[in-house]
Amino acid sequence: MSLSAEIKHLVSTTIAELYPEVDLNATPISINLTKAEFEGDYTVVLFPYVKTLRMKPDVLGNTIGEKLVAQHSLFSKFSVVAGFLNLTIADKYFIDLLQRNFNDKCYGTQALKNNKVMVEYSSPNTNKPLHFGHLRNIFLGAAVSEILKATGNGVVKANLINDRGIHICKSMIAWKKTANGATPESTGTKGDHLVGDYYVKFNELYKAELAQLIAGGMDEKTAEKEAPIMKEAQDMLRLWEAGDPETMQLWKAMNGWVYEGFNVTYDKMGISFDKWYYESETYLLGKKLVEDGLKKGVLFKKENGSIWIDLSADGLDEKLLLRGDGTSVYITQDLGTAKLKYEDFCLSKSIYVIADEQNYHMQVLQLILAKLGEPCAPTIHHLSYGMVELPTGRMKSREGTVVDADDMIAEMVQLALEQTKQQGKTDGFTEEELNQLAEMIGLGALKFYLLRVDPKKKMIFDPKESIDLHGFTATFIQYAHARICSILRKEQVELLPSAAQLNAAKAKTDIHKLEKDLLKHLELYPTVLNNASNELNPSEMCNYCFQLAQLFNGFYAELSISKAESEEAKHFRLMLIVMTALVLRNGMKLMGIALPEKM
RNA sequence: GGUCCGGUAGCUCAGCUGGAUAGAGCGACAGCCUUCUAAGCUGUAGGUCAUUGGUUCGAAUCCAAUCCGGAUCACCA
Repeated sequence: MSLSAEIKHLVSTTIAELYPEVDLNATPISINLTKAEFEGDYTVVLFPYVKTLRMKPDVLGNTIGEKLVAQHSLFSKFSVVAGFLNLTIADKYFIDLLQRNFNDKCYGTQALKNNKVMVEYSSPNTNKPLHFGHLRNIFLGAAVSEILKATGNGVVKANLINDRGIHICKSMIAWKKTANGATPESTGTKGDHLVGDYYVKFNELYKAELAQLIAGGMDEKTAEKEAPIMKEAQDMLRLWEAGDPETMQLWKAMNGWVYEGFNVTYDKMGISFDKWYYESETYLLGKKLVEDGLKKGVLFKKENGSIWIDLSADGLDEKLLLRGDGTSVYITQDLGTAKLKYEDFCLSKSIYVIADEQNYHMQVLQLILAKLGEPCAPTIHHLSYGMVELPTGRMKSREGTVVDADDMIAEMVQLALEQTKQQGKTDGFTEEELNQLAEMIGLGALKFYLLRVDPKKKMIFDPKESIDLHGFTATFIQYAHARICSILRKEQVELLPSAAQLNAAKAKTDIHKLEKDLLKHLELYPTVLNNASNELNPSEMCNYCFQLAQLFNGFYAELSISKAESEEAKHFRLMLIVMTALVLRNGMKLMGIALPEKM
């Protein structure tokens, strides 16, 4: 049980004993961390009970406080200020906490549940390379997966590759027309970038044709439909659906290039998946669901043969599920894929990491599945996140206005390398070690930058301003960790201290305020992890780790460890920083960020 | 127009299951390295928590309305 839960329990019991007339269900105890300017650790708000009991707040507070301190060794003293009962936690609690957990690698993690949660993220199109906006999706999905694992869930990390459709045909057409057989090998270009270049090329050609048609007197709408290159792309899509051998061959080749490129990027970022779905294999799945729905009377057919669902009773519109010619639309595939995922893994929860522009789509998807009576419906959860935009607006691959993911990673690593060299603290490092460190710092900064903000908030990223390595950053946390490791090296502390050291630390009775602040924060880790898991929000963990590093830095500046005032204090502090380093490592690992021992 | 999301310091963001004088980082200014890593620490300046009204002993937090910004509402994906 967490400290605050324990306090809540003890206070509730005490109030119930003293004042049975108080209805604690109607007005539950409210416990907060005591504000820094007052003495104490946790505060009970008394106002809700003052009225019903018709007592003065200070009398009530003193009565409760006296009983608590007399009966429970958890509390060492109390004070009442206005309507607030400030409780001081006995040092022994924190000494025990440290003793129990300082080297527990599983501190805060929860026992394995017997469930399966799928987290689908990344899910790229195969017509262009990954950009900065995709990174937010990828890091979010990966972090949420790790957080769910740490809280005992069986997690399946899934990637649904959008490998078919008009967009890939556009790249294919442009390649056929202009590439002269260029391949990643022949050009020395990373496969995903090569294909992306032809996607941009397609749009250039398309625009030129549009301009010509419009100059010839055609209106814009017609021109968009009549442009020859667009017709070619649509013809190619038909050929693909018919399984035309030549088209399939080119499609496979170009997708293969893209996958090679993606895998390089995923590897670089430390991202992996347990299950890959390909839209080319799933895009026909939803049709049967739609046919069944029609039989059940949940759906209806219009004169032209198209099939719809009426969601107006739910405040939404009529939604098309199957075209008049019997072909699928976007949501048809998603219906089928949702069912497939559910049946593949017996999922208790299916999380979709998808940008908030698709909120409506996801809402409709879930509603339709529910109306069809599909058991997967209640398992679906849309983890919606805000898009990353440039100061000039949205990133658009076809316009070429994107910050490329590979470039961004390379830039951050380069920046980290320069600054590391400038610091001049890595003298004994080999070239290899230096590069590893730069990757840890550069990639860590990037991940943290994208994860530290509440997912639902939109972000604006200015490529002209490089991501900082000071302040609220991964670097700050990495640095605190390196400092701890430096002390531990110097003091030659093994991870498990000797019995003598343990006893020495136990003998310490008085805890300095800075030590206590650190311990109080360490105590919160399991609660924060649990919250981050419930909310699917890694930013809470980012904030927590940053605050912990901040508290450590304050402690470090004020209190010496190797020159502590006594042996007891020294061993106590060594244990304290061992635990701090452990929690920092575990917390940051959830975000895929490693902490160096030296930097 | 309907629905959804956001609006907190110059900038980027915490805080939002109601609690004490609204917190960090960046930027600005002033200090701190013969003592464990200064990628750090300490301090100063900087706020009508978009606006108005309501609920309450108490509102950045809950409710309503308004204003601003964004997303979305295709036989596109």
